Amino acid sequence: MTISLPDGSSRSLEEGSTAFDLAADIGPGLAKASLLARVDGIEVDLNAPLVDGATVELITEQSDDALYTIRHSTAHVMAQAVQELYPGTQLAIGPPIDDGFYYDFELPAGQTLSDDDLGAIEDRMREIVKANQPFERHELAVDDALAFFADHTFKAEIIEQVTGGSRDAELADEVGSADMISYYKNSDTFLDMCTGPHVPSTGRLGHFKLMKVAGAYWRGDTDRPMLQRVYGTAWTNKKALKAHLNRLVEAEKRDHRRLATELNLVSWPEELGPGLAVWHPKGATIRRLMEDYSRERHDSGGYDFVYSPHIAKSVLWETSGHLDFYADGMYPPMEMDGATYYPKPMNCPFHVMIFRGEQRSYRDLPLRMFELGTVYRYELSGAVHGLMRSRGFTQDDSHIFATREQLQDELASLLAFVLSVLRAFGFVDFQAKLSTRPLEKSVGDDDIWDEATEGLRLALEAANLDYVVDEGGGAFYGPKIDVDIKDAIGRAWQLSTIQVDFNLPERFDLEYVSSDGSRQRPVMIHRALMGSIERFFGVLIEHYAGNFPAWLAPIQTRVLPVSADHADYAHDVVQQLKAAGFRADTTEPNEPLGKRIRRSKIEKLPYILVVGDDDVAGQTVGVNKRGQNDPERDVSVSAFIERLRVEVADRVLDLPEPAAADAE
RNA sequence: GCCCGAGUAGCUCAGUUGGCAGAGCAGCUGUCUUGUAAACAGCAGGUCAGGAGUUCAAUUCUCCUCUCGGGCUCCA
Repeated sequence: MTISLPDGSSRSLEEGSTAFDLAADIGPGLAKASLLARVDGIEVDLNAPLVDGATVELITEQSDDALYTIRHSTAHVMAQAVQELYPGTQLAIGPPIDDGFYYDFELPAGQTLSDDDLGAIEDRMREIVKANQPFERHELAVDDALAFFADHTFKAEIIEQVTGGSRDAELADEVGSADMISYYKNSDTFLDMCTGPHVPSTGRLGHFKLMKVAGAYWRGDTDRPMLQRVYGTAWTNKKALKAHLNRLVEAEKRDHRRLATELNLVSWPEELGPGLAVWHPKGATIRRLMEDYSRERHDSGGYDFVYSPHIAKSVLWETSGHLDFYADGMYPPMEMDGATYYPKPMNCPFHVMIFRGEQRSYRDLPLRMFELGTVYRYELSGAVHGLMRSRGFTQDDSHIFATREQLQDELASLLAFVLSVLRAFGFVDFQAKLSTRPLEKSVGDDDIWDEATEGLRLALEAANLDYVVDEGGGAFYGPKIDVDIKDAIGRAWQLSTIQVDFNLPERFDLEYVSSDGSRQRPVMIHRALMGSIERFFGVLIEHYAGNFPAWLAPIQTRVLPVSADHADYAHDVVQQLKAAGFRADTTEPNEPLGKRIRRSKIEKLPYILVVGDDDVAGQTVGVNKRGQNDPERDVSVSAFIERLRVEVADRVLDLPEPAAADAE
């Protein structure tokens, strides 16, 4: 039979040959290095028989394409180790994920795992790897499979679900085709239902580490059993594993909760309750600068600034539909003066009230309202996380009311505006998601959904943004774009969202008078840019690793006199800096200079200026820029002020190099 | 909310097989007057998260509550 290769060449092989035979035919080195094959675009085991005419690509152990399979196979090895150490363990699912893999187990007699157990599991895994057990694929008809897996409660449920028509992607990954059930066996005692493919044998694995134990509900359903989930990471080689572990260490160092404490920005007094923070002067300064910048941009961007109260009567939330659809996320009601009030979980109904407050003409549209609106949401207590997820947070919220004709242009300029503001904070790497009309019930006719969705798509194209389409992922009231940013160490954060809404204008019966005198219904667009000021601040801390650029730094420069003789001059320089509009301070020279330098460096100040005899004589300063070890001496005060002025005006970033990811 | 883990000085952390609670940094007071990442001495700082139980004795063991962390779910 004849097999084609990706480079266009072809090879003749004997009938019944496998991808491994093909690799061996090409060369022994390739045969040794190959882990799996992609046959006509589908990944299969190396020992799967090939058919005549197929195009076969061999995937070797150093290829990133092998990662998914390596992780999947490693998950099997972990399951085997856990079953051997805890006989009677039921296996649920064990997929590969972004950085590694996990497997969900139900241990016998309600046993649970803790991190202390990971070492023993990992040791057992290494023994299995050392034993180099082959992964053997077997297939069964559905009925046979049901009988075969009758004692495997979770596996049997999966078989029933995938053969009962209720397939979804995750389940399909786990068992694949619904007419045949496959399983893999790699010893007399271990097998697991799985579509594969897998690496040829356990000996091909090894660059892994078990990370943590967690609880996870079966099928993510809080009403189903709580399983023990073990997370691990696995890579193609030792260096990649080490690089990943280094990234985690780097991320730990950047943790905004740690830096917020060290830099005295924000704290979470226990007395306030979960997810509630107070902002200290330095954190508040940064926040004010962020907000001021946002206001400036919205002002020049054609937005009208509005304010709204923190609570409103229940009728507002009944009309908006929040009490029907969002009650779980709302704070409990307050009874006052015979009425029921709720803290606001969103700002939109207030902005709708402002729109409805007067008769609107098409000449008023698009009408863009902007508010830094603080909302309260009853997040699960286990879900709050520093500034990233809190129970009270401030949205940089905007609602745009537009005519249907204006919708597409407005969406394009909105997205451009959002990206422009994000870029000012130093984010350059974006990933967008376009969510389209859900299959279930939704409001609005087909035409308007198509127009809005197309408008969002065109906006993404015009912005030249990478995006994925989440078919059916939109809200019932309209399609949306979510924008993820990637921070300095490659983590993704969802920040901005642009959502078209056909529902609220309907519910509140909004209208404007059109040029022909008829009454028309406007379209509403919800837009959050930073999303939540608190979360954005948290992301910035981690993105900058605490090194806020000069335009945001709470103290931009500190002037240190070498000795008491220079204290007056230091004060003089501080006054000059302040007069030029900068945030500067000085310290009394009652400690050695080295110590004062050290303290200031720990505070991650952008500039430390040292002044001594030479500087007093020459009206100069010694400039120590953050991240640089050698001071620049004899810089004139005016030159430094000009330099800082430019750096602030241009919002120069000054990001430190993340610790080299693959450092040995 | 649920599963697992944790809570010791303002911060970072030791420690107690149940027997007077420890360090470094930060703070305060002195001395030192300093040219680039930690001067010296002293002082002060704690209901060992809170409550209950076991015990001659609990920071340590048990239970409950609160808070935090890792997840699940949801989302900004």
